[in-house]
Amino acid sequence: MTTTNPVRVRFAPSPTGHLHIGGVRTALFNYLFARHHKGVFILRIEDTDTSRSTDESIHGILEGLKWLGLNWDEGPFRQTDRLAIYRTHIDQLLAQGQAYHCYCSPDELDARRAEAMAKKQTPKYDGRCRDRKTPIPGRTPAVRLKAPQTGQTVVKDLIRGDVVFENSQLDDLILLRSDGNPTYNLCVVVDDAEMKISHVIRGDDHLNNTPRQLQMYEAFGYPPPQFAHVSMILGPDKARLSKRHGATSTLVYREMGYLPEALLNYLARLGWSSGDQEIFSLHEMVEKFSLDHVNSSAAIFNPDKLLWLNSHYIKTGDTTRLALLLRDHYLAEREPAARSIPDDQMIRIVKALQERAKTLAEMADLSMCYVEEEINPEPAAAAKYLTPAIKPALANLTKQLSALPRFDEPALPAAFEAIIAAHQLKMAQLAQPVRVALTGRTVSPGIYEVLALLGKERSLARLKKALDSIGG
RNA sequence: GGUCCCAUCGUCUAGCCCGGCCUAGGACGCCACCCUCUCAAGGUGGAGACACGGGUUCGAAUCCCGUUGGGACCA
Repeated sequence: MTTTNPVRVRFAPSPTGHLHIGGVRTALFNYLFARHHKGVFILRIEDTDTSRSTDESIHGILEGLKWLGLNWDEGPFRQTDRLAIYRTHIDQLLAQGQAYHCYCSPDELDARRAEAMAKKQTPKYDGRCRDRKTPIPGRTPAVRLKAPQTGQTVVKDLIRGDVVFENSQLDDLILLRSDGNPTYNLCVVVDDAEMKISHVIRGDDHLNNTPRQLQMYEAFGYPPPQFAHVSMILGPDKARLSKRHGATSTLVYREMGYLPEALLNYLARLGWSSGDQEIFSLHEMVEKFSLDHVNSSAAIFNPDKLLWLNSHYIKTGDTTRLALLLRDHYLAEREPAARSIPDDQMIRIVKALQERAKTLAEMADLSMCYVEEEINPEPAAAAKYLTPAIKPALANLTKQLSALPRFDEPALPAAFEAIIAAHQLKMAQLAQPVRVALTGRTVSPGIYEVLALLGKERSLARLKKALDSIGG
């Protein structure tokens, strides 16, 4: 890249809903580009659509970005704080004769567009107010850009190459609605120019707006930024990712027990690559990120791969950090008393479970039997394994275990070996009943690990309770 | 409907710009086997793609054209 100007990029979400997965990827690419080039990452809230924008959404966006660690350097700016600036710019164009009042109502325009489409013509504004000299009484006009009608406008896109638009196909864009609100396109151009944005990295859905925006830069006399349009994220049905495809809200992924680094890693690899590498720390992404390797085709969101990445980060994550997250967020929500579990016990639980749980929410489920004082075995598991046939061996084992001076992992196998030898059992025939007695389930970490985790007292209590339940 | 974008295993992708090293590589998922006290994890192996049709060329996944399919935008 031969840019001599400092790199300044922005993420500019509309606060009309939660922070969407697709939005996060756009934010991430901007963030990575900024950090890679030692530039500035700006957050701007595009809230001019006051009927749909909410403060709740803004909070959600900020919280989501913070959770992911996508820290911004300037902002958040809000477009509703900048209305006067847009007004000034519109007035400037009006004064220069590069914009004009249009008295057509939205209804009329809709009707004409429908008619054009029915007649298979380009549904383009017909320019009937373009040279109007006098106002129409009783009507509040909108303001339109007087765009060039001949020639071409070329978007030099960093991802897609040159995209050529015939000016004759582009109509005169509305800058100010008749209700007094500036339009998206106007605000974006004014803000990007005023904020000295060097690279606009945004969704593919804005590619068609870009030539019109370029015309506005021209009209204002601003140098345009460089553009990079990233393709959309699609659902499994290849339609644009939306709520009906399941979770699309970033914060919901946090609730489901995903780690920020997993989500970031997944989203980075969706559309961007660096050879065959799959696992990237945020630091590595910053180091290696380049728009050159951003794919131009749309990508389908694949929850399985995200889940795999999450399990990878759980397996390899720092156990102390995971332990505190697990206890204070996911466990505390289920069982408030969990807050008082000592750190070192939490760390042991994490170590036992981190190769088995793909999310922290799942880990919370799996850890409940080590958190609660007493458990009730699943009926099916108890029926299958806590049988009269195994009772003698189980009773014998309990006796042996209770006699153990030490109750740590190295001390336990000898007791098991003695019992299976004495009762002519296979290890599985003894371990499974013990597992059910201790955890209530047929699935758990290694049996010695479980015993050590529960400690002597709770282990023996659960074994005795199981023994009693068998009867006879 | 117009305009614009896109097209390699089911999915994410490498390769494409600068044709031959591609009998197309990796990852997720799937299947099998190994390991094993259960479940995972881990290990080994397997099935699986250049949308189609023309061209250019000694040679095309790679360049060109068309078709088909998908997507986006049009206060």
